[in-house]
Amino acid sequence: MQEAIESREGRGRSRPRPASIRDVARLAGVSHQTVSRVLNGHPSIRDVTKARVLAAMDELQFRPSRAARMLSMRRSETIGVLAAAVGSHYGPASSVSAVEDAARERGYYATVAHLASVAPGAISAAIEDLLSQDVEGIVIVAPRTTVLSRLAALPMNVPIVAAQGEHRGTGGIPVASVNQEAGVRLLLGYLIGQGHKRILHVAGPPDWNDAQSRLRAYKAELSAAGLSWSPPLFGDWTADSGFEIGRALVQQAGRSSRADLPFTAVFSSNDQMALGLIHAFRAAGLDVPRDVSIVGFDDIPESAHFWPPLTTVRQDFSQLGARCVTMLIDAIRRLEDPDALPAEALAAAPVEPQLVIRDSVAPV
Amino acid sequence: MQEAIESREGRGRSRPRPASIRDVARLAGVSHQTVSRVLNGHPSIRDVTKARVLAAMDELQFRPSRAARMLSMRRSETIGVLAAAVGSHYGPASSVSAVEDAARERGYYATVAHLASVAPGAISAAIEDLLSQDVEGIVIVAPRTTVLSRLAALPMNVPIVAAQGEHRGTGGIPVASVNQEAGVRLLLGYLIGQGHKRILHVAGPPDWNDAQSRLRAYKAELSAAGLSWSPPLFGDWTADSGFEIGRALVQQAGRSSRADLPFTAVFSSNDQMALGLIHAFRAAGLDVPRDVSIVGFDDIPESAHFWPPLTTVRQDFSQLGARCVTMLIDAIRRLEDPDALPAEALAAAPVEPQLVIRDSVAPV
DNA sequence: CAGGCGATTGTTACCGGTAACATTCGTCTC
DNA sequence: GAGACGAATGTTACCGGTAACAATCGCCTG
Repeated sequence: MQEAIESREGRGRSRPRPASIRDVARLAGVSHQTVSRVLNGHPSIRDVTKARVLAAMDELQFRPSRAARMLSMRRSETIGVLAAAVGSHYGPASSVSAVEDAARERGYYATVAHLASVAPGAISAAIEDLLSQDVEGIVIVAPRTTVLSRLAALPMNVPIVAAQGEHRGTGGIPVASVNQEAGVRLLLGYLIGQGHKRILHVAGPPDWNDAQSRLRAYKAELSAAGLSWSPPLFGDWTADSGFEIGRALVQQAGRSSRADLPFTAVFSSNDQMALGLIHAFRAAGLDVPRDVSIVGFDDIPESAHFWPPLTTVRQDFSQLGARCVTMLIDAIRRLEDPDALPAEALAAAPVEPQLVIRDSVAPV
Repeated sequence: MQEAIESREGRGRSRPRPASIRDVARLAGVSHQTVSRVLNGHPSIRDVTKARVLAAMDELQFRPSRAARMLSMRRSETIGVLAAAVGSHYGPASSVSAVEDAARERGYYATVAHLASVAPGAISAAIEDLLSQDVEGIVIVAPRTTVLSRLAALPMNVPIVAAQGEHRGTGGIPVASVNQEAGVRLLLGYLIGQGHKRILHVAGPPDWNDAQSRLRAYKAELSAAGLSWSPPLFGDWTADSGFEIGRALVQQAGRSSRADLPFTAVFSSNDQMALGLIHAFRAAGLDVPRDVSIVGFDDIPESAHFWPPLTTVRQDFSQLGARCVTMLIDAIRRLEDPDALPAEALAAAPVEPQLVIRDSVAPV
């Protein structure tokens, strides 16, 4: 026995070839197909047979080869994730993890491609990379209009779903999203309720869908409330950019006294930029919220400990990720069997955000 | 033509089978092996032939099947990443991305398994998941002693490398790391240089390798400087936990005046907890850095905009990730050909961290 | 008791690549 | 001009699973 094993494993040089179902079959005294049946839980297998096969598998430390399964089933059971500039962004990063987890839960593997730039070359390279892994579908995270429109132009024969984007203008790519309008409404409603009338908006980069929705909602809400809105300032989501914008703001207001500021509150498109803004204001001798009120968006785990703790809106990214995966898998199923599911699954209800009131807003 | 394509694609029901190398071969009038050669850049192919094959590939929109390649080469060209509790942790999350990118650069695919808990079951399930994908090696990110020691006990026949852990006590798993001792020395040296003598340490969870190294280095540095150290307080890396600890600290000091505090500075094991500490101190009427100085670790992008901007130490996670991948791939190569590479690659020099001085420390 | 049927198992082919070896052909050498 | 050799290409087998169909067996039905 000892000897047999040693000789099977060879000595040193070449690694032992892992056991295949035929090896198991031989040891169990059945056909390889029977082994395959045991593997897949086929109903018509006698218990004794199954037990023998299982024992053989165990003895040989059998592990099915994914490659072989993929090849013969012509399915990879893998979905791809295209992540744009996830590095320092809390939301997108959370969404990616959520997608990975949700996929695993649904029996799929997930593989992610990071996008360093939005150059057409980089995008198609990333897609190419995913496709070369035979992914059955792709989830786009952190959608920017640039990415989405370029994607729509690419020849693709697998289903695609975007996380957190506009329903319009995505070139027909289905989208799962957190309700941005509702989030903005919550924030602005609160601000207005506290008496604020001149509310500035620091937006995210114009080509990000989220930034666009929030900006649009900002305008719409203020208009609806009979207030006027000022042209937004654009940051790049980082605290650094928020800081720069804040500095420019106080500089251009001249003296750093509350009366000089042409606004009483600023709505930042995410929490990090809000942090930068607060920093800039305070550095200029202004107090938040006494002199300026600030609200953010996302509710990153640190927001509660900003100074002052930030009033913001919470997005449930894991729910978002799960929803994307559901939609994508439905789409994949529909490819196999066109009338398997009602197409209305495409119009998933948006995830609802939640207002988190802390101390960065003062009544006016 | 039109017709031919339509009939090849069928109508509705069954998707067209993607072209294989034999389809390409037929169209180009060569053998499938010749197509394979073109695919792999074999030298002995006439230019005309190659051109014909390429044209055929293009016309059929040929894309090689990864599954088939994996199966026949018996290699997946994939490395796995085991990520523990990456969700809200900046460092681990950055490392994971870095590993993915580095892997891709080196021609490997990467697939990550998230660990929700450190229960033995969860760990082996995650490993099982990776192994079932035929990964050729595994990178462990965010190593905790719990995970590492349990891992060492698991039967595994692929190489493993851990990111950011202790070299000792990892059960022989090779480790790439940022030099934690150096980071702590930088920080503490600076603090001591500013005249601080009573320096408190808020540590990360005791079972995290990083937390352990920093704690150990904290004790060593202070002792070396002839100062005494107090028993550390343990947080869980979150700003929330830093806040709680800070609150307990001021409460137990009684009156909130500088004189009552048994320390003049606190060294937090990461930036988030430092943020929570600052929050707690300020909420108690203490000023940072006038009443207490604080330093963090990591240099997350937001640290520069904390109030006050945080003095901390920067870790280069992308370099760390790249180093892990290099080590892992070397190990994989060594498996194929035992004397391909010198084993000294195992002892990669640690990545050196960098002190970032901002405004959270005042001289005493 | 023949035919039928369901449960259980085996046989053979196939998925789409790569590896190893065979073949063909032109050219160079002696 | 025959043999050698290298370049270019073809043939066949194999990787480790699954699918489709066949075969065997026991028992039920008419």
